[in-house]
Amino acid sequence: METLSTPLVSLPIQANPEAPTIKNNNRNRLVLSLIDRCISLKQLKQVHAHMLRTGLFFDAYSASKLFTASTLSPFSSLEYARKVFDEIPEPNLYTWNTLIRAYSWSLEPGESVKIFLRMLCESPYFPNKFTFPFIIKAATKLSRLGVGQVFHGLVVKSSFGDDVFILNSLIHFYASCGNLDFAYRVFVRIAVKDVVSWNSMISGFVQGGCFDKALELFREMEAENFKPNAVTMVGVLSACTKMKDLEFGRWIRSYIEQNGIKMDLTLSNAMLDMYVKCGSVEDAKILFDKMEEKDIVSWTTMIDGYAKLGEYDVAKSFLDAVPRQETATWNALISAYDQNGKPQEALAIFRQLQLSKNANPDELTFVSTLSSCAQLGAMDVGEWIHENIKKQRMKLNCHLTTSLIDMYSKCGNLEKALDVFHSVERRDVFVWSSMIAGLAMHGRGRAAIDLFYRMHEAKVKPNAVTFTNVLCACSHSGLVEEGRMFFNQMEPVYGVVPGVKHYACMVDILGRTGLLEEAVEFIEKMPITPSGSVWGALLGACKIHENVELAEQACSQLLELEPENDGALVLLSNIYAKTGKWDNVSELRKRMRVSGLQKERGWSSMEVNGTLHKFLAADNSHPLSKEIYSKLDEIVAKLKSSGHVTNKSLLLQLIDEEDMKEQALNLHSEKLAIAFGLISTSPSQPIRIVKNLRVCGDCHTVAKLISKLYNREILLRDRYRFHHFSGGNCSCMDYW
DNA sequence: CTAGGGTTAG
Repeated sequence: METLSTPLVSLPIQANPEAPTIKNNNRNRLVLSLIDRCISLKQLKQVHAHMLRTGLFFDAYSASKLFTASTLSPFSSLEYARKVFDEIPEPNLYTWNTLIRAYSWSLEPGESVKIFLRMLCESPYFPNKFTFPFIIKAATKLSRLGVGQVFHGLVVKSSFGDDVFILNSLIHFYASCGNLDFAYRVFVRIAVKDVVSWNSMISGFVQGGCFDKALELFREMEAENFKPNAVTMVGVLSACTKMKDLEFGRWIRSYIEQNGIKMDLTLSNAMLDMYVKCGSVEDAKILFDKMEEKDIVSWTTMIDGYAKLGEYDVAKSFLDAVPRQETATWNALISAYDQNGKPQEALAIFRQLQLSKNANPDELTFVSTLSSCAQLGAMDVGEWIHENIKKQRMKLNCHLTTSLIDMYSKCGNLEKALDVFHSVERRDVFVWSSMIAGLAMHGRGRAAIDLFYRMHEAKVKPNAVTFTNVLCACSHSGLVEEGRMFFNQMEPVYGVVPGVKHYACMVDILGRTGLLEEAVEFIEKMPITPSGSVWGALLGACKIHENVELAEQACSQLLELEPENDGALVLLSNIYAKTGKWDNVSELRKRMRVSGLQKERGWSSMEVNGTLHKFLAADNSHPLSKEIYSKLDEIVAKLKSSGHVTNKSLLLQLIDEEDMKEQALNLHSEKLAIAFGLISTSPSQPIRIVKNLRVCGDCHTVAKLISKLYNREILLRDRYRFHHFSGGNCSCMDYW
């Protein structure tokens, strides 16, 4: 092949009138044909330079050909394309369109719109039928309803109102902005619909969650004798997937066969996904084995399918078998572990990914692994991931920001969470909400509320999650009035209909302060059926305020909804113990023993230099067990001499945090962890502990005293919130 | 020489 490094013969800039025209000139044709054969930006630039030298670049057709190549070739950059464009003296309409298209595909679709406006101002051209699909695509990517509507108006005014290509892009635009109504209006007004019109509308309905409407349209399409194609079937299948209707999915399979629709790769993948999501990995496996062509999506779908079933070995074997391991396949396994409560396994896979040479972690990997760190309270690992993100110069999008804030908050480092929050430019509703949640779990209710107002000032609309977090903040800080106010304002002021979680929060807020009657009234007035969590909140309040009668009612309501909820009976028996009703306690215990009810075992964990140490109650499996217990003895002695008396009534309770047989309060897992923390970390470091259940009263008191006696900050995360112990006090102000 | 619709992971 010709190489471009050998200089081509230069041409005179102005050909004389008798000479062949630029286009017909053989040498010029050769130069233009070289454009398509460039395999690197360097080569393209050489052709560009040559064309400038010979003057060929100043021929509109030739320049646009070079320009098109610069926008389309995989090695090129938009930056370069833009420079080429700016050199073209008088770009023609084709060239303008090409630039608009290039940006509509890019990460900055907004540029498309800007260039379109520039074209209107600077060029003598009007948009043609090709221009509109490009700018509508840009509006779609921007998800800006208003922008698209302006274009729609222009379409009508420029009398392109019956161009099916343009109208189809408008259907897609309106549907992806969530405005199915407008999309449908465009659809019905198309005089001569083609298959793309139907497909756009069907998949629009599916994406908008209107599965029935999508299927109805599919039937209508059939009734009008329109032949569906593979894309139609992908839409119908994805509706079926969302409805989890395996029978219907199987019907679609036979429909496809009967109608001779070709199962292309995407359709096969959609079918795989349908089988997996509708609960038949078996069918998926059969199809997968039959597929001649497979891509990353096929493999990922299978990995995800097995991992979600808990068949991690099979999932792992699929991961190992992927011909070209890409990040997405790893992510499928990592996120499956993370979401199924196996954060340590997720991090183990992450470590393997880092060692593998075939793939690099991406944004999604980080989101999943940060969530695992948050679950575990593994801050060293989390920080290390944060460093990795920085090293890769990865830009923090809102998703990643949210994950980082969540990780730092749940690992007890609220300051770092705030640092991340303040450092980013873009904050969507999830970023704000996660920061509010972080402040809430650390007992900084006022700050959480302040942040809510700042979010409002920033014109970010709160959603249901935001309100759950705000109400949580009120609950953790005992802000009854504020809680009531937010709850009452939710719907009328912010347009968020209270869900069952919000009701549960309110019951918690009222109940905790002792407003038990009001809480009961509140439950009775609920317009939706109270869930277990609502009764659970009431039961918890009954424990604090020692209301046996109400506790019994709440407990039976709770067990009716959630018969397997062991915590309810444990809580009730503790209320009996606290109020001295020992007969009831033993009766309950018997009942629990008979039904084989076992409570979750309590554990506490602590991370030291990236390694997680986990303790059960009375645990002596740790290598440093001896040292830990002698430290514990020292602590007990110190506490005694400082006047601390173990609350005997607590000893007799069936402590909900620990196993029945291990009632010895001094052997609670959090105490072991604290003792371990004292001997394994430097005095300047806070001791960070994560506990799976709620901290018990005695441990809470002891932790406060230790923080004073040893002058140590202790950060304990329990099931509900954080406790910052320092100088003999706790951030929860004993309100938890 | 340019155009519209589709599958996975949070």
